[in-house]
Amino acid sequence: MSWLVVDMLFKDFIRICMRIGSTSSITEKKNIVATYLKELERSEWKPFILFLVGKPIPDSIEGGLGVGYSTIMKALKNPIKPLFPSNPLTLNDVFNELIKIAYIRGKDSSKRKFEALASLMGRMSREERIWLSKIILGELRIGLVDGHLLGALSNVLGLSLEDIRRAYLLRGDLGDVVDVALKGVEALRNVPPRLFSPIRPMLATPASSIAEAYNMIGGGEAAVEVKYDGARVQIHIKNGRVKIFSRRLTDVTYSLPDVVEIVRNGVSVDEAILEGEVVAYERGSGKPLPFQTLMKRFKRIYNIEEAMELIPLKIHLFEIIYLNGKLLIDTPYSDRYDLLVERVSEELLANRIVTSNIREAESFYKRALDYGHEGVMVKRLNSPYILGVRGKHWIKVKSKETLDLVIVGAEWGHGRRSSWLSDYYLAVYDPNSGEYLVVGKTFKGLTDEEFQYMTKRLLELKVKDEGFRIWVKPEIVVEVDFNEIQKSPKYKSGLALRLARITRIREDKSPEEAATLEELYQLYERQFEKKGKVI
DNA sequence: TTTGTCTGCCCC
DNA sequence: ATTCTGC
DNA sequence: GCAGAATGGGCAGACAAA
Repeated sequence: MSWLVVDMLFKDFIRICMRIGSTSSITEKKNIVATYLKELERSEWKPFILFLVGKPIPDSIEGGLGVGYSTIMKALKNPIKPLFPSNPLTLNDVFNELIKIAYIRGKDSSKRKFEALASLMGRMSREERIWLSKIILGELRIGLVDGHLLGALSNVLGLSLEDIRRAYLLRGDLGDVVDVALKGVEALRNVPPRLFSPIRPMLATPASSIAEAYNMIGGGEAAVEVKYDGARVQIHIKNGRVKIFSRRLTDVTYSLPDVVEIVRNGVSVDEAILEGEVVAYERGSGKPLPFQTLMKRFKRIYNIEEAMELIPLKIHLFEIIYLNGKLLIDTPYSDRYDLLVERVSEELLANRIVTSNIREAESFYKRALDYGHEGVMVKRLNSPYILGVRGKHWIKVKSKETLDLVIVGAEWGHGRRSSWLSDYYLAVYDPNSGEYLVVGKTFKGLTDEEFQYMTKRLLELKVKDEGFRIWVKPEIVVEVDFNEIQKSPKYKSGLALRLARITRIREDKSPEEAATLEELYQLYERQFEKKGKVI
């Protein structure tokens, strides 16, 4: 029988991608995937599924592929042709080569990774090279995500979607789920509960005011919780052993021994999965330190002791998802919170109130901002913990600031924005020198129509063309929202805006009326009334 | 040794 | 992370 | 109402190049 089976060729896989990309119906996409899964050897399932969602290798390979945009561009330009013509590449050929590339480490690894990639590309047609690049960059853009693949898997294997979904949410890795699902229903159901394997976190939806947030959750009583400007973490505990995962499920335990210690001392459970926000605080003043200072701690593996001294951390817990063998995702939030409070010492909990009074919620929000925090979360009391989904149970309200800035340059967009200038350099005015100094870039806030208009106007103002980027006469003023001013190692102005987005085009303002460098510096300094100094 | 470039399912 | 758009 | 696309600043680490 097996001599009749032909391994799938990479070029045929590309055809399938194109078919999936050209239909907008999700059902149809799933059907196509299911059809091919049935025809494939089991050994091909993993590459097939991973490639379809734009993953070149399984997440479980630590350190990732180590190939990005630069290396790909170089390899695309300089493919290394094989000495002898070789057979067309199969899906598994490509997958195995990519895994080999991932395991290239140490001295000259950049060069060796490049050579391996260029050799692989040398065996490919132009089309295959392009699609391989898309897979590596995770930019297939055929409208398939992990969730769709789960549906197709369930369909083909005759396993319930619920079982598959549960395993996925608890594993957090599609490749793992394929492996487990292939072992059958028993293996699938036995995946959880398992500690030290992170699960996909529940996400929040933004709102622009407390009133709007209350509206979105349907009114009534809600928890209003401080939203700290830190990094979200998931903490797994079993009999004193602690592991900490980041929001994207990276294991960050090693960098955070102080947080581990805080958890050991402040949490009394045998087994649990908790969630919270890790925040840096200034010693002495107790003010929260800026996010960029926290990041100096986050993925550090050298000089940790020293960094701990300089940048002390705290944890603010707000969730318990698992307790002593029981998953709590279907337990209502208020009950979960009770379980959390019973087991955690008070100073480790995120500050919160429960109220149906919007005035009271607003004043709590204001107080949170006064203490230098980012905002609040408004949470529906009876909501389950919905894994990996941005729903309307958790609403975030964050503070923002606004400035008028001048566009001094722009870059051509990609994909659906490829015919527009879609990424703009924003500058402040310096009356002393007459110069406009860049303080950030943004591609957010304009509608398609506005992009078209802006492209036309910017081209009229062009003073220098660098191909992918143009520089323009400073003339167009835009109103820009942003969350924070950061110290910049990149821009000459020394400052950069965090999360800048355009809110409107100020046709009524001249560039000299835009914000000045001095104003921006004053705003920057003012941030330290509430926050600790950048280290 | 120092400085620069690239990468990261990075963090936000 | 935020925003707009297509389904 | 949701998912997808298009992209921001800055950080540490791993190598490469000067």
